[in-house]
Amino acid sequence: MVASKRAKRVTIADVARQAGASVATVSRVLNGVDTVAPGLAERVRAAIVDLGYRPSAAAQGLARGRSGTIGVLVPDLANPYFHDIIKSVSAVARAAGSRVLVMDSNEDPAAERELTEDLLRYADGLLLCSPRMPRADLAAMAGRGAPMLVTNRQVPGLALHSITVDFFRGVMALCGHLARLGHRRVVYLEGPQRAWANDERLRALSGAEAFGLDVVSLPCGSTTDEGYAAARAALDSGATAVIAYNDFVALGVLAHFAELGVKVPDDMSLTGFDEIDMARFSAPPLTTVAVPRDRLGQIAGEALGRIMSGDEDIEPESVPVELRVRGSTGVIS
Amino acid sequence: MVASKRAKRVTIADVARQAGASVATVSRVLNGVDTVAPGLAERVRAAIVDLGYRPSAAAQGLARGRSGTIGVLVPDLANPYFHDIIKSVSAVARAAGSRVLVMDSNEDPAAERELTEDLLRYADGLLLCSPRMPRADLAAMAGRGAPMLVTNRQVPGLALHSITVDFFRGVMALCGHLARLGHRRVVYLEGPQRAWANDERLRALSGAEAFGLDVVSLPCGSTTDEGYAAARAALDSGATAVIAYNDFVALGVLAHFAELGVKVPDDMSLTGFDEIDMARFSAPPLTTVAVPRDRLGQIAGEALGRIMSGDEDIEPESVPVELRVRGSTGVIS
DNA sequence: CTGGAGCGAGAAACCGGTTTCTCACTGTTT
DNA sequence: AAACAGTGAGAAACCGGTTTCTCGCTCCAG
Repeated sequence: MVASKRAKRVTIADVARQAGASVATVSRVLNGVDTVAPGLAERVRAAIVDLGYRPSAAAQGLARGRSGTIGVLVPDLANPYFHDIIKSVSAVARAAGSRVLVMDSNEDPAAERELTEDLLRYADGLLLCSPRMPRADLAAMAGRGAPMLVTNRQVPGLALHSITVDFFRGVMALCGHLARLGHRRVVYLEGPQRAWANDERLRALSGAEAFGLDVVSLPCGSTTDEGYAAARAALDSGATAVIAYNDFVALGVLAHFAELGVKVPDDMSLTGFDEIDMARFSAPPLTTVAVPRDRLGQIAGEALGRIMSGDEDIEPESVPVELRVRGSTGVIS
Repeated sequence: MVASKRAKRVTIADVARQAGASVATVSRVLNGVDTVAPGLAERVRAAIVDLGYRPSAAAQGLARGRSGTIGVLVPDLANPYFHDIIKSVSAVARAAGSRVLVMDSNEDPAAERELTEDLLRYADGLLLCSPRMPRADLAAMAGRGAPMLVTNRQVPGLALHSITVDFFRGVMALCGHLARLGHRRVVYLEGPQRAWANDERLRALSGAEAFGLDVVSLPCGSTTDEGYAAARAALDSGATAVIAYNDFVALGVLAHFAELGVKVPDDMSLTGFDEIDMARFSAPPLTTVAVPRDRLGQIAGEALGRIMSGDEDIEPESVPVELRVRGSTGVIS
């Protein structure tokens, strides 16, 4: 034939016709209902293969009342922090016969709300990772009654399921570590303004005087570039140790320090947070706080699964972190 | 009320009833058809807001015959190589009123095929990024007749739309650069076995003798860990320069070299590939090849859009790369 | 031999939208 | 004043599945 005709979709009716069965029977075979005679089932299967039939996701979704999709919204896909979470959630979802629809809000709180609304139309359940949207928006979303779980954000007085990381303790551990090394004055390089993770770090640091630490905060960000840019100011602060918002920032600081001839940890101690892969490979390797991201993802995925099956009794969980002491921190010289 | 009854979904019929209109009219208002009297339209809009109505994605997808979703399959979400691609494609898709369904095959060719089949049921179009699946599988997928675009893989004799990166020229540029610096013997740390990107690098390197270079290859991988592990073998190869599969591998090598007291570039030159952010911040910064990933994503997104609207005449494109000379390469001492 | 239980499989209702078809009503033309 | 084109809006068909309902048939007990 000259022009292959615009291949019309193969439907369940086509399969039924070819197999000499009804659509109901084809549906039964497809869904593993065992009340179909072996011979008929075989004919149906043959027809399916023969025609290359694949059920329409939309039609199935409509008929079944659920799409088999769970949505995951992250502020930044480029942040490895979320990769392990996405991978774990995907694994859990896959085991439950669902797939994961990942979206990226680009750190934009407005887009975040919009995407959340959109995802709610597509997905059976929703996982909001580290949402930056204002409390009111979050409240509105939670009020929609859809199965939804939030990670790394707690909103007092709002009934939403959440799984968080114990950033507070992580920062405390860092403070204790630095205090033990004899540091007295430290500088904190702040993360994104709207991030709960940043709020928690600040909250913990506000109690650092208990360790005999004097903490000053500088605005910074969450990327290597921003760390690099903030390094000089950190140096000028007169502190003997830098607590970076995360490992990326720390690596940026480290790079700039190297250029400036500042020796780590002899001249200045430096800590990160999250324990990304690269943290082990810098010179010196970073003292940081390990966040069990895959565990977080797994817990979140399972909790969301329970929420979707109607279990309202999910208790908020806070996963523990672990201090990793490496070469970037030392006694003051 | 004591128990809020399991909130049934608000449907278009509910809106119609409340507004005193027909479902057809509600649909018209929703889709901006302007043949509705202003007063009626206003009542409908009020009812929509009042009831908090959101159209079901499944029903819309079924009725419209398309889901408004495009699928993107990547081998590894944790690889920043794909972030910019995903972001660009998302942007293009969003501008066209679609959303992006991202999936991760975990570098598993079998899962890749399975996920591709699955995505085809959900999405209007499909972008396969750097697929590792065997030629036969790829042929089968292409044969399904769905709008589909492949990046970073060319399969001779197979009719599939593809956008590739000119790895070949990139490697040539590296070879020329190293040759000019006086290197004669270089070692290549190979990437993943099934990756076309690796094949292309090998193909380019097989012509490196034209530059007077003697190239030996060692199996390695694509991660920092694997680079770290391969560093010693690279050292023992007797080469004066290491061409790493990508920047991650190079950073791993660099870290191990630092531990071993091998000076870069004095004792050994080192190159990466891709230009990830971190490449600028290592000590010394990496000589690498910049791949315009966002551009690749943009081109891919637009091409896929054209394919989806029935344009069969997409010519394969190869985006150019650019050599970035930094401190990790130098003349042999 | 007959009434009823059990079971396989088709007909049809249904999921929630979009879109075509049809019609009542308006205003214009001769 | 009658015929007609134009327009707004409802009824109904349709998208492609799942699931309930129903029915005919077989098998077994009474």
